Amino acid sequence: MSGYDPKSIEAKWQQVWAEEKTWEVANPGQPGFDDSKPKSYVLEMLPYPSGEPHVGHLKCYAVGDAIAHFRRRHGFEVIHPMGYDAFGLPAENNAIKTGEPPREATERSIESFRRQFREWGISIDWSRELGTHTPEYYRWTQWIFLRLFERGLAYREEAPVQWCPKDATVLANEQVVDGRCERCGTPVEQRKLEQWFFKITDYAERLLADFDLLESWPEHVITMQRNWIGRSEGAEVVFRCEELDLDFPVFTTRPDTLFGATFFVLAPEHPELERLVAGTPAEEAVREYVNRVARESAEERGAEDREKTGVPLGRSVVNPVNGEEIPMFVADYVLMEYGTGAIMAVPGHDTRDYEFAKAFDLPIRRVIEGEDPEAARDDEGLPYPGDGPMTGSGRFDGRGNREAYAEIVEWLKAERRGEASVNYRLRDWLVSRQRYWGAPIPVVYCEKCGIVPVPDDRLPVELPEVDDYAPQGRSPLAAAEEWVVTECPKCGGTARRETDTMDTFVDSSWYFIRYLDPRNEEAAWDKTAAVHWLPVDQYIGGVEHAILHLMYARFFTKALADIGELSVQEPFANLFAQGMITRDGAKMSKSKGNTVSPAEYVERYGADTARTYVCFMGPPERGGDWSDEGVEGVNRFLSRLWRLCGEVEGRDATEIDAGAVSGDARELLAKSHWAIDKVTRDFQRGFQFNTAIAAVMELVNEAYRVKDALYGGPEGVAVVRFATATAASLIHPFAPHLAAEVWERLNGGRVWEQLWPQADSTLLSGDTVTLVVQVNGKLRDRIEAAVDAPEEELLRLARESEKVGKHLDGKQVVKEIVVPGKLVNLVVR
RNA sequence: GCCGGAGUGGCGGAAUUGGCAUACGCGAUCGACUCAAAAUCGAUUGCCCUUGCGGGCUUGUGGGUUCGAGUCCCACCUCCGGCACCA
Repeated sequence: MSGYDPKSIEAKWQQVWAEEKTWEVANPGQPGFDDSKPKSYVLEMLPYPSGEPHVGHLKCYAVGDAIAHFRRRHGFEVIHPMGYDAFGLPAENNAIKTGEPPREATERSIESFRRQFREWGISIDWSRELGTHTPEYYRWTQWIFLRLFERGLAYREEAPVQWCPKDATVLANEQVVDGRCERCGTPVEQRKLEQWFFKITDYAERLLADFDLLESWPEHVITMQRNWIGRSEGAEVVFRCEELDLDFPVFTTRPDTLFGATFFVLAPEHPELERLVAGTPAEEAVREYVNRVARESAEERGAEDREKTGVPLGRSVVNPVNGEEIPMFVADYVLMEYGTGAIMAVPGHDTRDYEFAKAFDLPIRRVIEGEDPEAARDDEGLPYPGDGPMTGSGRFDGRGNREAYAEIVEWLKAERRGEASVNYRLRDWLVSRQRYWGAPIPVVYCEKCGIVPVPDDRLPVELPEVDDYAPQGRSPLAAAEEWVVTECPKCGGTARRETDTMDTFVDSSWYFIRYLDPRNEEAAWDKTAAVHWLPVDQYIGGVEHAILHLMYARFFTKALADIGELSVQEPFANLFAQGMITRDGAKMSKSKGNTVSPAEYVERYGADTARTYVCFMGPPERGGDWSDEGVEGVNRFLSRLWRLCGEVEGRDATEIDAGAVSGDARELLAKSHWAIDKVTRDFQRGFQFNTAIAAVMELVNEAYRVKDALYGGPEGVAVVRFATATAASLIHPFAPHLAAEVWERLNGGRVWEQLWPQADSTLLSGDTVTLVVQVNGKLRDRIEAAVDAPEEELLRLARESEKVGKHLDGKQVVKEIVVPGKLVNLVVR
């Protein structure tokens, strides 16, 4: 047996797994379905195929594969599929630049991903592979769109949208980061367009409530989603403009400050603005202001420390609680998208209103007393956002604002001037994209019938071929005139197809269901298969998808459950969010030139080394900095294991009689069982792979320490052999090829078919233990004692110690603490 | 500003229930093997004082609880991530 040669070992086992289709599993009712085993659905987020896989992919699939192997070896029937999120902008931008059709670049990239996943030895059920860009897949994406449309969950509306001038497309709110396009960084503009939306806001409450149904999700991911949904409780209060006979409802979380409202502000996009100022002296100034705001980017408008601007309307509304007339303004710090697009301004108790009042010299009124009674008398300490007794609020004076809150809301309701209300930050999901490389929206526009959904039996609406992928403010699909012009499914007349495509987040919101029945041509999935496999038991992916993808998939699952197509409310019972790998402390990027190519390391050290390294770098949920020396360290460890196998393979060994072994043999045997126990617990304790791998390293180190002595007799050889096979078995989830080879050589058979080893508890602890002796809490000596030695015995041993004695001299022991199995602490004075 | 997470050797990190701080890996130093180098194997490696024996100090800072604190409590500092004119 020669040196560790990962290339030949890995090729050998990859061939076995491919030929024997080792990782394929059958659905209920299909031949080969094993109903004796409990199921486990282990899933990593599907990759977006662009170029080659990077280290982030390696980490994600290495982590997921370790979990899949661990579950299989605990007797689970594990479904572990793979696919490609293949629609999207990069392939299309490449097409615009080079003229290469997006399909070709995408297919080439998929081929590269597929080949590398095989070279990494990831245990994938390839029979379930899918690509979201194939008509066989997006047919059903369109089918789901139609189901949502039927339920009123997909609707079309003219709306101000975020428009990226560079990509010439509309973006979802979620894809706008700091006022810029998430993809290309161009400042985003506002436009008004007819767009398709999904009514995710209908599900806001359930998306919040059903966090309770999840088994284990990282707390910070739940928090991020909760903040994103942004639930606020408050009241809707109606302010009336008598002159024009118009009611203006506002949403406020602070109805207790109603008496402090001294002015009233509308968003620049407010639909009633025109009516309020038409033909008045304010008209021109207001129009100018509104136009100026409209030209500004979201970034400019949302800028920090921005001065408050606005224009008075020359109109007033009446405050319902005290009948006071307060002046109206338009100002860009009020957003049309949130609440009602209008606010009551309470400068005494709201920072933004305060700044506006200062800028426009408006009255500021205190209606809640602060903690400092001195400050309560004048403007000092304002704006005051906290709680306290009410003041200047008529009959509510003196009451705590929190107590009076409900009463005020009740009073408003009785007066029909308002009611309790809940608002969400969450907006409906804008899914229209004026782009080519996506799933066409399955709708036609007929002059007679209006919006007509394409009937199910005419799906898929296939993407036509086009010559020019560059968008010009409309979808490139619009240029395919012979495709656009079609017949109305309802009346048979001439109709035009929708030329927008769907956001790719739609494709990835249901792929985990399609895996369960990927070749079904009659339905999106077989319900029996879905009932059997769902939910995903363990989902693994980057934390960058903590909000969007995960929330969209949750929304789809709930909507599909409501429609009767699914029987689960939550798609992912357990979520593991991996941290990002950096290089030299910085995020990897091609422009920085600090990328790490997994293929290069697989070529040089083998897939087992690359996989084990990314799991060893640190806790997988945290990020880590890539280190070439670290990779070599892991490679050294695997080589040591390999050499151990070679040494022990050719030597005669007996059976192990666990009761009879002693000395070094006993220690190595005990270390083996300690490692089994440690690795098992690290897996169960949130995938602490770095410490699990460290434990196997310790086992191999221990074997090296004692092996030469143990090679003297067949019993000793047997123990080294056992330790080596155990190390192989424990490292198998991370280094499956090497583990398979070592196991086959030493024990015969296949390591992945072995049940996970169980630690022999009698070997986990010896007859004696080492205890620490402290004097005043400081470590002074160690003593050996029988496991079951009584406390008096331990104290006697401690006092007898020479080293301890020095610290007791001339002092009085005032207290003795004995923790059996751990320590003795003598307190002296 | 709000909401999360984290601060431990030269570096990545470990410490499971309040009980041996620094496991494992990297790096470094020394030795064995070698004509030599690489590879490999072995030893040492938190800091300070000490020839040695030994002693003192140490988990971002300052307090506290406790026989005993990296771990619990209070106050603060720094870094990272998310959200942000959301009424």
